[in-house]
Amino acid sequence: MSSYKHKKVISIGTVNELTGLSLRQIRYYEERILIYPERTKRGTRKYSFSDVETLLQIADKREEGVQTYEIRKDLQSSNKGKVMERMLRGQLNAHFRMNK
Amino acid sequence: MSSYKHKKVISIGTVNELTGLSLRQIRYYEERILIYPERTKRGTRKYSFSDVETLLQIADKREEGVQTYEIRKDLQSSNKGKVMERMLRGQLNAHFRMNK
DNA sequence: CGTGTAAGGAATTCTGACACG
DNA sequence: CGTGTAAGGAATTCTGACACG
Repeated sequence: MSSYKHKKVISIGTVNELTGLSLRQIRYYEERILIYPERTKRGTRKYSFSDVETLLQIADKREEGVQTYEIRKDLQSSNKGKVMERMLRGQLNAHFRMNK
Repeated sequence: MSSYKHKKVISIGTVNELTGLSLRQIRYYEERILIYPERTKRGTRKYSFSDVETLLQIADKREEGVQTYEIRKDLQSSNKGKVMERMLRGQLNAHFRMNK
């Protein structure tokens, strides 16, 4: 759950190299609540590999002309999908434990 | 193989927070060839989660009073172990493929 | 040997704003 | 709406060196 993929350790300049997005764009997508970087005590943003993946998805959508508002909805529903999946898996595990 | 664990994206300040080691120590262990950060075009060091794990091991050894030279040998032999393991696994896979 | 520190320079990141459209 | 840019300040990182032991 709290694996390397989700640890916030990448600075914005590196995210720029990884995604090809400008610093302005990366900050703007945060402003539009599409990503959630953490802040160090000093205030610099830190991103996870998961954030980088999301940014890559955002870049694709933007190229198709999709607006940030729509992209946010898409991201949220795909997240809802993951949560549902996790809940179902939990139910399944409980079921099989009972019949083990 | 080239997963998130081995991608060099963490700057030295973040490694310091993750490991508790001083910048001086982190740089010194590189000088002693215990870790291998990459460099950006500008020259700043970038570390992977794998490097962070190695640094944690180094810190433990150092507390026991082990010298960097000895630690390097330990790290190399444990790496040799991993390589051997990978080779064996390759052999096993080949074997079972033949008898599938 | 391993680590601290002061030194000076170069690149990074931050915010708020103006611009274009 | 989405993105570029110039602006000024603050913190980061780098290297080579002196210090202690």
